[in-house]
Amino acid sequence: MVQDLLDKNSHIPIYIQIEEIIKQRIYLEEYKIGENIPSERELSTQFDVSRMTVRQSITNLVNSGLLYREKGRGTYVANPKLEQPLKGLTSFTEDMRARGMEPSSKVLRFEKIVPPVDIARDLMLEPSEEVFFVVRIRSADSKPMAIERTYIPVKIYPELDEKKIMGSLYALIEAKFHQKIGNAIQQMEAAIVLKEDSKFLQINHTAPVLIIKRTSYLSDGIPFELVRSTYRADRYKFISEIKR
Amino acid sequence: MVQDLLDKNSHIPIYIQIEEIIKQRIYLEEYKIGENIPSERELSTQFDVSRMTVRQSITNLVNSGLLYREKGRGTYVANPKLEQPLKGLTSFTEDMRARGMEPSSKVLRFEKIVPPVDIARDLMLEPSEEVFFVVRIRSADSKPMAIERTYIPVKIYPELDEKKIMGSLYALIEAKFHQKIGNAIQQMEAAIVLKEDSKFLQINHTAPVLIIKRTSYLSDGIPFELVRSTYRADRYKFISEIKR
DNA sequence: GCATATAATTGGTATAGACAACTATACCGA
DNA sequence: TCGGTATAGTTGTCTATACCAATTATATGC
Repeated sequence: MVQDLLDKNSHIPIYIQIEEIIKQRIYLEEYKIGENIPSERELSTQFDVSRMTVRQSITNLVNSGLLYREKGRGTYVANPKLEQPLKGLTSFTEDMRARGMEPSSKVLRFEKIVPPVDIARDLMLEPSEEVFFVVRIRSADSKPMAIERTYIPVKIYPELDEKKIMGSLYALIEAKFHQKIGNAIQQMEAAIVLKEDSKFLQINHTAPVLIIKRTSYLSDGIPFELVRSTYRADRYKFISEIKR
Repeated sequence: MVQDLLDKNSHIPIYIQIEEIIKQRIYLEEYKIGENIPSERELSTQFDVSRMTVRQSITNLVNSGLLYREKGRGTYVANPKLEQPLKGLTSFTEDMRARGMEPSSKVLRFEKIVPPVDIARDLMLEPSEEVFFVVRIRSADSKPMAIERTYIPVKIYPELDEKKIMGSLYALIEAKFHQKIGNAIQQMEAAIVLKEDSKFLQINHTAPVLIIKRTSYLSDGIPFELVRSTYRADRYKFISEIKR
């Protein structure tokens, strides 16, 4: 019995504590890559919890790709991926920091407008409803990386101003609605840079760019933000993970 | 009691049957968008199963984004997204059909080679290990859409030949190993087309292209395929979903 | 009429046990 | 040697129950 590792009176659920312990054991190579970890029944006696609780922990680790199960055989430690993609929704700031660069930002425009029809449709707005329109130059290590155009429905966050936009919009939104931020749909395409953008990005006016259009939704499916970013192709690759 | 909807002696697990029924009820607008579905306890008496079984169904539907839960309040039907991205790993064939176009393909090269070092590293191969190297022109509605270069370790599928590659590689692999195919890591970038590719894609030699490099893994984390695709930027957008 | 306490309802966590489906191994008999 | 069978161990599914935590509805008191 090694159940001293668990604090059953903690406010942290037991199944989360067990997840952490298993991750730790994989990291310490107590459980080796390609080999099987102890069976669910054995772990449940080790931790002195029910098998279903252990199952919940393992299910989460399987969903995150760290383990995989084979019926009738056991549960195994998966091979780690070479390059870990960014998980889930991240801001430009987080993205650049994860790449080891120092992000900075400059607001070119901040105003209230009636959006083009295609933007209004994507944000599920009536044609006359207003949005905040923000244009920013995004730099990494003081060199321009992207130009970013953001549309946020005024009705979602009427108090928004040029100062608030500097911080984390996601945190603001999550605090205002008690809902969490759900998911996003992203469109990616290649193009030649627009002439007006080329001078801000400091690239030739025939240079290629990666255009990413992202619509973000609250967990009830209401869209709250549309961002259209134009990245310098010579400085930016987008990395993502696809699950089957 | 409406439990006649369930076949408890079916080989299909009950929680999957319940998932299907709930999806059906959402589609029939018996459960409306934004409104709450019956509580877990009520559903468990409706179907005459335990609450934990209903919970398993609902958990899966929450993970797929169809429902969302709020503690103390209930479980709600989420807003559907405007454009559904392709779920999970898909082949060029599936991708094009989903876009309403008819895919075709032409093999330009099929040979066994020792891969460049960067490819070998991505596929976790020793420097001298061989791979199958396949170059294909991928067309949609008879117009060239992309040029695709695929690397498959010989040791993964030694019997591979030019005929087998025409069908579904994924199905072949899943049959050979009893493992399922796991996930993939994808890199996306914009560039100007290579001169040698421009004539196959029938575009100007200064045209932009979208380059997608994808490494696919078995569920134990072993890579089995690396594909580098060059898409015409004027004909192709990549759409994906990001979960928080 | 309005605040405040209380009860009821909801999803979140956890238990203990049962049987099914599948895999690997050992064993036996032809 | 080959092939079937028994057995033990694994994950997969499902039940019935219990208590906790967050929210909402209701009753109570001023």
